[in-house]
Amino acid sequence: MIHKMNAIPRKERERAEREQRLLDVAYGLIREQGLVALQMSQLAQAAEYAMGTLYSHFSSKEDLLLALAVRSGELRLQQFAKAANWLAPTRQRMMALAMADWIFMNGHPEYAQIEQYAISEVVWERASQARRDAFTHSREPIGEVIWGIVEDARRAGDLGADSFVVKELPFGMWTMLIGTHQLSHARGLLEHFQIHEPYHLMIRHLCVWLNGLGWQPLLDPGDEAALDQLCARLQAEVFPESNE
Amino acid sequence: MIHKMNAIPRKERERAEREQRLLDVAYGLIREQGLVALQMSQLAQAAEYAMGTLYSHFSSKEDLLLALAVRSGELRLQQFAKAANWLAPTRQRMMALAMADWIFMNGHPEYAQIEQYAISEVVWERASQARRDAFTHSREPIGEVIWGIVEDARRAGDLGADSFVVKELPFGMWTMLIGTHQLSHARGLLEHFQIHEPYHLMIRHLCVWLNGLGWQPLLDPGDEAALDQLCARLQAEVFPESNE
DNA sequence: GGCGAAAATTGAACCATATTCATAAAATAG
DNA sequence: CTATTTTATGAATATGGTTCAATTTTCGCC
Repeated sequence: MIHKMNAIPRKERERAEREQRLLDVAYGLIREQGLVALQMSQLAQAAEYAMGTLYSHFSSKEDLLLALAVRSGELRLQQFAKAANWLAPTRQRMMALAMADWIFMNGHPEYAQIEQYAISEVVWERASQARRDAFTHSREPIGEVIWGIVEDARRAGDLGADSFVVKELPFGMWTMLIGTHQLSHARGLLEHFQIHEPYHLMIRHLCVWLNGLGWQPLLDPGDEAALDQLCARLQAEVFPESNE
Repeated sequence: MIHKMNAIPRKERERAEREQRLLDVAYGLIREQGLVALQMSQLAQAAEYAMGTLYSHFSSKEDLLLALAVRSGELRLQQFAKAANWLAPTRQRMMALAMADWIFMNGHPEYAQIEQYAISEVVWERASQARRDAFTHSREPIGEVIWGIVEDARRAGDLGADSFVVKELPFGMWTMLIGTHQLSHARGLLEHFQIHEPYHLMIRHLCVWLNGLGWQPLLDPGDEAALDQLCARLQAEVFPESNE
């Protein structure tokens, strides 16, 4: 007879596991039929739970979507950490972050879509406060990873210490990534403006931004060959499992 | 008896006017009660038309939202044009564009929200093809305005001609603006990361990006006093009617 | 000015789906 | 083993977008 030394958390743990299972199933449905087609009743059926059980986990459909966005962030963190922990000059690690984003979103376009939708005001405000907090919280480690690179860069002398406080610096990159995701989702829009490879272009603009920060070694964003080569090397070294 | 030389377009014109009126009313409702609370039946009642009439203009609620986003773009164009036509060095005109965006979104936060929501895949794909085309089309003049500045800058020697083709160059700025809007809408998120004035910070990062492009005259993004002064001057000269 | 066909308008009915909650089942404590 | 609390169920409800048969208006024609 096992002592019930952690009897209280067991229930909790099982509940958390079930929540993850529900999210798995939800993600599967979205992957198969698209975000637009996701229905709570269908999810309940697919997961073999009753509606009420679903709603004991998620206060609303929007709450569930934000929960998926939290998970998206957690998964992405793994890729980001690879980039950050890579033994390479700080600037290349920054580039690797952008590549990580690109690769992750390439492999899981549904997550990109969910994340973007989830932080639209309509969804954000309909989710529970707890879930919003969880989302915000889930972004913290991503912040840590990036702030760490910035600090390394300053220590190494790759980056001057004057222009931005550490937490304000990644904002420029963040907006570029988010903006690129969003624009990519409006089918046909970018194509009309002769932009056919938004992520590739984003990488080049990120280069411009890094140059603007004076982040050494500077790189010519017009030299596409060199950039492509760097990207290819990055991908091979840091994300060997992804084969674009 | 007036000749019916333009008898055919009259109907069409009246119909277009009614559509604009409907959008006016819809915008008013959103302004009063928020985007989340917008209901088609309420809109019909407020505009004093029947549901069917509404649906003869808009194929769905999403179609209507995208129509509002089109209008948002048209309104913003006016501000953008002011910035572009301003007699000032090209780099300052670029800054003025960003200021225009900021000021417009400050004065009409609902439009910012609608635009962002409208190009999320969920809304975009539920709108009619015609409306999506209208949206894409409505962005064309904004493109023209910006491309014009880029060309001026190259002619004036403020900007090298090597790194980007004209249509790819504004992408970096576009993603920053869009990304800033989106992040701003997730109430509490940026604050948690110690970012309290996203638009102000965006301006600074835009400065970094412009520096990275080598767009003369370079400006130190760390010199907030100088930047604030420039912004204030811009606002006074280009957008005198806005009093922040 | 009146007539019939075509076009436009109406709004109550319809329908899809998110959410709830009275009931039943299961777990736990005594 | 029984009583009590907790958890799960899914049919019923509520909400709000969409449709379409019936009605009204417009328009060309004599």
